Amino acid sequence: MAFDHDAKLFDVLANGYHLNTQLQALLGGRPLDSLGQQEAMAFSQELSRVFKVSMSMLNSNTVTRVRTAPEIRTGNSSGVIIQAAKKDKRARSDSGEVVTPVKKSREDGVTRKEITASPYKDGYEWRKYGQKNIQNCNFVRYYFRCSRDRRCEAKKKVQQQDGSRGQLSPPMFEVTYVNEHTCHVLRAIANGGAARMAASPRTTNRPYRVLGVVDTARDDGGVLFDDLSSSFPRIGAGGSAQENETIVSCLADVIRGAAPSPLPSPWPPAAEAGASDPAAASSYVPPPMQASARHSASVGVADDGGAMTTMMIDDTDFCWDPSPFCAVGEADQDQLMMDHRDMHVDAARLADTEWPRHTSAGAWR
DNA sequence: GGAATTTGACCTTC
DNA sequence: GAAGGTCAAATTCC
Repeated sequence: MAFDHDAKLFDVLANGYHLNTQLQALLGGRPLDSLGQQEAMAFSQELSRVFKVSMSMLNSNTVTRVRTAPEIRTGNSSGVIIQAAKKDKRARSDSGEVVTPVKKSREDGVTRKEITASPYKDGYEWRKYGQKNIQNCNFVRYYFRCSRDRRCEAKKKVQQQDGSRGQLSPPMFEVTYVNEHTCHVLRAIANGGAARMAASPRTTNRPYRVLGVVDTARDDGGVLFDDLSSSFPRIGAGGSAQENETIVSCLADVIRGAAPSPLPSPWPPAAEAGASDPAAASSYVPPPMQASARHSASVGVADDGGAMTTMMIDDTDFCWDPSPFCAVGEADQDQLMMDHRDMHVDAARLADTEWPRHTSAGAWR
């Protein structure tokens, strides 16, 4: 996987080198007329895109994802046992016996570890239920569980890493996710949408997948990248909906050669801003959108000369208005619009999560 | 007043 | 018995 990523990055940079060679040839040949200036500008813009895409690809490698356990659930899940009465303030049965849920193993279910400087940007709502001083660690460990649905078994632990409070580098956190989210399934069932989800399986982690980027202005058909999910692990391999959406949007901007557009999604800047100003985050209103019933769609980006660069996206259920590339399926439109709206509301709520914050005195509390 | 967080006590595992 | 994980009453916040 890493090799594949490096190979694609090399291809992008090689393309940039080739473009620069052509630009040098153009500039070194003859005095530029208006047509030559346009060509030079086109090369320059293409080079900018190469740099931006390369930086994006490098940036996508900053997060390490490690699956620490095979997808095998362990532990007894059969229910409760009745123990001899001890001094315990916890719930008792009608007969007075102490009823204690059977503890599962320490890491029951699937776990996933992630080293990140922003442990709160994962697209889910979490409720803190405990914290613990850990031996040989300078920082306490925080325990969270999914607050979207009480029945959802997803949990996460957040542990700031020792030595990550340097002056120059941001604090790094190890986030351990335990159990998969079931809240979206529960919600779908509650909404009567089980059939729809079965017909179009989609997890909240992966609403769509970038299949590739095609530059139709190129003579060779212009495939710049294919299957970016391998090049951008966070797109295809479990990144949050907000992250994915932002990456797709930024890529569209990169391809268009423009500066990144202001927040199609609240991630990441709004989440950061929301930590200090939750009101601003919660007041964010998504722009109008169109829903698509297709399972694949394209985000088209027109270049100056009318050439078209197209980002191929799989499993895309929606896109932003006024893109003409989304066919609107009326059947699912209402539900999809609700889903999309929920996504933004969720992100805004996420910004309210209480996390250790950096004070002006340079300390964390 | 309800929801979220804090925190000490308790439970399980090693 | 130590350490990590969870519970739930008390407290705080909105």
